Amino acid sequence: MGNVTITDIAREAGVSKATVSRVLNRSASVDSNTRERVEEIIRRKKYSPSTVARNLAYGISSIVGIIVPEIDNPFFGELLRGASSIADKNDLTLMCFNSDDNAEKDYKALKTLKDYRVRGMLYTPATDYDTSEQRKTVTKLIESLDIPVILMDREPAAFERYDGIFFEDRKSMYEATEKLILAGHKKIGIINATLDRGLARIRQAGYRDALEKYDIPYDEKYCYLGDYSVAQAYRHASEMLEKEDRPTAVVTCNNNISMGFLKALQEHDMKIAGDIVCIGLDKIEALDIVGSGFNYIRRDAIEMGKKAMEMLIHRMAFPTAAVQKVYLDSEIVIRKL
Amino acid sequence: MGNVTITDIAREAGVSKATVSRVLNRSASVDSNTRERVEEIIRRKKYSPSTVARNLAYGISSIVGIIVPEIDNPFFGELLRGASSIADKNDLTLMCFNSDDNAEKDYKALKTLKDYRVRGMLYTPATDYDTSEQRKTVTKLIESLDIPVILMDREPAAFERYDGIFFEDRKSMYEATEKLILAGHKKIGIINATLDRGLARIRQAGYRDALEKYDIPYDEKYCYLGDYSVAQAYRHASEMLEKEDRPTAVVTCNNNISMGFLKALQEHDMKIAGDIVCIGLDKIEALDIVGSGFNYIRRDAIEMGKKAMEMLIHRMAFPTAAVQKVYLDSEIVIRKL
DNA sequence: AATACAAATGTAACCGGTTTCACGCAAAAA
DNA sequence: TTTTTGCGTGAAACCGGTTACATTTGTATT
Repeated sequence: MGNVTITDIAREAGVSKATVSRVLNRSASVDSNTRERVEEIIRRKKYSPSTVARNLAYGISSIVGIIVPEIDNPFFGELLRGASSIADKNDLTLMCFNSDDNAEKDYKALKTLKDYRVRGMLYTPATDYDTSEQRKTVTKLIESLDIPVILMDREPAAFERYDGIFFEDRKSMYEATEKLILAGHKKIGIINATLDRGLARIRQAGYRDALEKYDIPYDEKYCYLGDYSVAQAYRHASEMLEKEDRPTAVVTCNNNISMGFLKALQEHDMKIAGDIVCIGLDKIEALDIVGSGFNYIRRDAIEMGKKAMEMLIHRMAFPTAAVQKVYLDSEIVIRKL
Repeated sequence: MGNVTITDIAREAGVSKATVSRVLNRSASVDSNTRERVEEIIRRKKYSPSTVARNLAYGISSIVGIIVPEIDNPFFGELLRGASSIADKNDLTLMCFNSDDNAEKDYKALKTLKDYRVRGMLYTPATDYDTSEQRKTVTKLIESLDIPVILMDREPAAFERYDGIFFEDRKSMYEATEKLILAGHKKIGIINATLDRGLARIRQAGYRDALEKYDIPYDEKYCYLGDYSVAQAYRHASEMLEKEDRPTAVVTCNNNISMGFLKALQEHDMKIAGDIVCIGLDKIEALDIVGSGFNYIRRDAIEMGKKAMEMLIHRMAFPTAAVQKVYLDSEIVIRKL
């Protein structure tokens, strides 16, 4: 019983496709007898029109793409949830891609979305090509896109001309570091990604700002730069903890890094706050609920997802409006210093 | 510069649409001069064909739908990741929906997917209508779908005729409870969802199986049944902990429930394992990494996502093959008893 | 040189909808 | 009664592709 089409309905009702279409869309007047007859058949045959055909005819799509680098990271899970809730309310449908923070997949996703002629997209670019060759390819593809794009969370220089929504990471990192300084710490470490990534640079800058403000020298030996994985952070943290001259406090630059750090801490039989103080970027829900005393910068990813989708809807409505960059504030949650 | 179409290319190359199509698809022989000329124009204009139009012409879609009840729950995040990785490899594109475990949204998602004439779908039904009126509506819609559906994780009786992949929750709960019994516990509690939900029933049954096996009476006063939220589990756990005659061990039936329990524990100044022993269903990654000593039943959601997508691909290839139900084993991870 | 066959390409129909336009007909206005 | 108006409807074109079929052209066979 292949899918029922508008032609089937028309034939059965003894009218033209056009009339059925009119019934479907209430777009023009239809005699009430005809209308009822057609509606009855539609109901009986459980017909509803193909969105694909419809979009093709209309010339526009109701699909919105979303590309995130790590779909099973709760941060992006929440982002997705926020975006999806607003999409729902606006009859937009989400096409999801997980780039694994990998330029090639990123490119493939972009390409797929382009070829679907999606209405717009929410995009967190993969970081791993921040300075690479691949980047050019992606950039060129995006430029040729002619589709509204809203950047989320990451703000590569090459994408300046797009709307975007970001967190005030520099400020937050400044404040977090400042909190540590004001609590009396002089030797403050940081575990971050390497500085070829935009976000890592921004976060590092915030950290540095605070040190400068309080006349504490920036010391590379307290900086551990790698990637955003638990494993690497764990290695770095272990190394840090085993040093004679180790920091008395540390900031960790994303939730995976925080976890790597905490793991190392635990394996060295050390206690959070007791032996070394930490403020992490992004909450770790379980730890927070369980009352582990883990301090963190609280960034509201659901909010970001919602706002991003709203910005996209706005952009779709006003294609020529001025480029908009939104910066969301975060809150520093101190559980135990 | 609206989108370039095949007609534009054809006109510019001085050939017919058909020829351009042939170049695009290598579907028939084209003179090498013509081919090169066309290809050059395609490159120059950055043209690539509309997937929407293509699918309409082909009569099939390359979209696969996926509906999950809680997109920001890491369990479903991993499910999504697994599914998405297999989809990628097979040139399938994912349309994502978050039902919020709510029948109405569930219905809307199903409807949208139907209207997109998706190729197939992965589906974790919302639980909240397990016995309700809404259920009938959803069931009827699904029946009329005529699209391959693979159930994931939840197995409502009404959907028997679909392929599905599930965890051996009854067995796992049995084993977990058994572990507690063998460790000497007689008073074993359970925090679960109410038994009008299929999964809750299955889990409860596993718990009960173990008690029976070891001749321990099933006692309702040790059973706390509510929903799968942290908040409710927290209330239940608090109540439990404040009772004179409280269990010495407890099984918690999903990750939210585990967190609610752990929160209550912490607020009552009690220690996991020390004061009351617990085995939870599903890992809580942060706790595990941090070495909290939280015991759990490890269900591999990534694996489930992958397998589900593979089953869907299989089903799409062999529409008349026998219905397939796959049950995945889980592993019990004991950190501290 | 005539015939056969393959390669290259165009024409037109089709996928499942929407929409413009024109026409017939009935009711309202002149 | 004639003219105007407008409602209800169908035919046909269109959205952007694919493909069956027909036609033209060039090359190999006899």
